[in-house]
Amino acid sequence: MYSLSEENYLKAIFHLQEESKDAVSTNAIAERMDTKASSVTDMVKKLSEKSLVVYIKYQGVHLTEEGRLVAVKVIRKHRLWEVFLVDKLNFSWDQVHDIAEQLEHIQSEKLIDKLDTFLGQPKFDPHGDPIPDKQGNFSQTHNKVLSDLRVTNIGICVGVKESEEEFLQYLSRHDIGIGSQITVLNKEEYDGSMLVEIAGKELFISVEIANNIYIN
Amino acid sequence: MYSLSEENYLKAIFHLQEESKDAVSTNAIAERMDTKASSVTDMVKKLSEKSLVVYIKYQGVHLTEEGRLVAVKVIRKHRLWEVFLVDKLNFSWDQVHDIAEQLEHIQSEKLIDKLDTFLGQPKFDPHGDPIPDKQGNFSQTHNKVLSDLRVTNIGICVGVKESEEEFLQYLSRHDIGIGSQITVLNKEEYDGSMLVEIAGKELFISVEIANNIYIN
DNA sequence: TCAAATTTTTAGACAAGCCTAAAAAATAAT
DNA sequence: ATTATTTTTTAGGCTTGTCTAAAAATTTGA
Repeated sequence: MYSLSEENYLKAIFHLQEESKDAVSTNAIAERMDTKASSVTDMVKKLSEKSLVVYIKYQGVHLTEEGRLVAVKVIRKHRLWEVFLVDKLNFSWDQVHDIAEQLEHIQSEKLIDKLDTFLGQPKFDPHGDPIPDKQGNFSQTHNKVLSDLRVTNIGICVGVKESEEEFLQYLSRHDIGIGSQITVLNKEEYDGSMLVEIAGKELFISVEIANNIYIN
Repeated sequence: MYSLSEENYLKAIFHLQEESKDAVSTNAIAERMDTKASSVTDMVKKLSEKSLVVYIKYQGVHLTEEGRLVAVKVIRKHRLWEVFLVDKLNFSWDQVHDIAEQLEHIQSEKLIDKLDTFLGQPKFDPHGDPIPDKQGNFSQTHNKVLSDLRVTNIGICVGVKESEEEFLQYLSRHDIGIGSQITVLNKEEYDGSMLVEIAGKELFISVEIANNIYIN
């Protein structure tokens, strides 16, 4: 149906669109995909001809309904495969991204349906990101992050905003995972850094980190 | 490591080599891969430069030790994924080939190790083909086919030589699968066709079919 | 054995996807 | 408002893997 490259561009545009609201710039795509701006221009024209994005010269792009659907389907596949890797094959959550990045391009509706059933129709991936349904709808999205908590508040980690390997390994090292209970013992209002208790141990956390941990 | 195309060529050459023993011809590869002979010549030169095949102009190719290993690794992945699709996702054996054809190119040693463990280190895929181990060794290979049986002999289906979808569907329709008990009721020595009993039902089978069913 | 048929290779072209370098447009700064 | 800077696009080129058409080598067969 669509090439590996096309799918990757659509996915990148989808994610950038989520962050920024308005049209996505050529440079932003290039940076995210670790490619050159000129390559992005080429591809964006191609996607535009296929009615997957709306592109106006010098003004960036946004996905069409069709383009959004393609992107969301890839994301659905990615996240289902991540669940498989962690739940069934016992990978840790910081090891699965690169493999899922490959698996997400396997073409077969039936495969994904059956995988979904096999996994028990999960609603979130191992990083806490929501898994869209077949129609491309996201059930819900996280909004509260650790840095929103006040002193003495208690939260449960339900996901992470950032999925970079280093960050995930940092969390693993300090026994932070989905379901972890986090108590705010102290908070420095000046820089937002906080002292928290996790799994019986105290830990000092910077705002950068606290901003990337979703809690309920 | 190696491109999708390279892997497919190596796999094709491996299979052709199994059938024919001596050097594999350009045309044979082209036919098997549904491509043109000129494309094969190009690729074969490339593989030769990478020391994956030995290529002598106008005389065909054969795999080097390294090339064989690459091919066998792809085959191992293909067959393990087929087991996953049938055993875990409940695909029928005639539906898995095209999907496994994609999955076999996923790059990750660790993934295959873990998949192998998850599946219980199977030795045969759903078609009865042997799954090579990590080192590239095949445990054993089938040798007796249904057409070798005499009247009143009883055999157990342990695999199929041909994995074409149509053939597999024919087998499914007549309740022939791995483990099926087959009794030869009558055999026409002239053309090798036979009347057999399978799952309590009588069935007339041509030599072409009987040649493609491995039994023990 | 030598012409005919077949197989294989070469030569040149093309699409996808990427790149560099330079030009054009948009944005920021004085 | 008009430079200066940044962003984006264009132009042209490269690699991979494919193709067609023609040339060369091999095999077949009379």
